[in-house]
Amino acid sequence: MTSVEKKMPRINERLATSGFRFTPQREHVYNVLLGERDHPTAEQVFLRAKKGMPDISMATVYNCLDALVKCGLAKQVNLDRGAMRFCPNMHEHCHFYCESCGGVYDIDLTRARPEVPMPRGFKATHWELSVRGLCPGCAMKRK
Amino acid sequence: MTSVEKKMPRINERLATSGFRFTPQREHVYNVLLGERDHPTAEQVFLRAKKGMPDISMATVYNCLDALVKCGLAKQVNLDRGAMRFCPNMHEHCHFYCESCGGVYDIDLTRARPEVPMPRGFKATHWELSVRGLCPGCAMKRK
DNA sequence: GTTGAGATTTAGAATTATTCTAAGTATTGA
DNA sequence: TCAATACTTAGAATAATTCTAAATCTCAAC
Repeated sequence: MTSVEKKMPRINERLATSGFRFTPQREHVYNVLLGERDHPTAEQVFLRAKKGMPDISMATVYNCLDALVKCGLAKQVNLDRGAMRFCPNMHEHCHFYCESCGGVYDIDLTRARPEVPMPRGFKATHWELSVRGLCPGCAMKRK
Repeated sequence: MTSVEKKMPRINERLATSGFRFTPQREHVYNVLLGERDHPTAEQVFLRAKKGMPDISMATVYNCLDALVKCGLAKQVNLDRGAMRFCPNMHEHCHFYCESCGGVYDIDLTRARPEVPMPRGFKATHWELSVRGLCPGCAMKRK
């Protein structure tokens, strides 16, 4: 069993349980997401995906990302005005957006779950916390 | 002094301190925002603004909203994939997004400020919490 | 009050991000 | 094997926002 096959059952089954097929394109797009965890846009995923699969199309990248999000293997992240970004980290975490370089970083939420009392009648299903500021690199330069 | 003039010093000075001029269009767009606090998109603001100022253009609405955001009189809110929304509530609060009707509601953050320890080197300047789920109206219907 | 510099408004063009469409291809189950 | 359906592809269409250039306005200096 190769290293690729070892992790495949996860994506394979995940897709199947949401009614999606497991295709080479979806596998490839997922690997691209896992490969560089910098919260790329669909455009960036497309450019990276073309390296290993030159004939893949933009429409397919959107389709694959959509399938990955719907079956719980990736999250959509939108922090700035620009394009949607994608994140394969499904652990509980929040995002740090650097206002200087535009970079997005995962911040672990080990304990601190934001506890906000909801007004009467609201049924909250999930929370999303984002933090803005300067990343270590940019904070250093500003000093 | 009319009721309009009474609140004007605020927007007037706010614009000025950020280097913007106080114009009839900016005043009008601000009043549109204050008039219906449902987090409208630029498009919706445009449609509402045209009622009292038929010749205002979309470009001006974008310009006004941008000025209001930059001088601290409004916030940009982006929760769904669609267009940016605008919010004139500058008190500390978070947003509730109803996944059924798409409505956005302000939720007061009286005490609960999300406390998240930042990793070494990150300089956080501000936080943004959003909650998703069902608003009272939609939760009722689902029962 | 003129005048000139710079800000603002306007309509429309351009750009960007995303979704849709239609045709071809692949996969699945009967 | 065959039909139904899912998937991929290129390109068109749409939606949201930004840009451009010309006209207008405002302010301050003269």
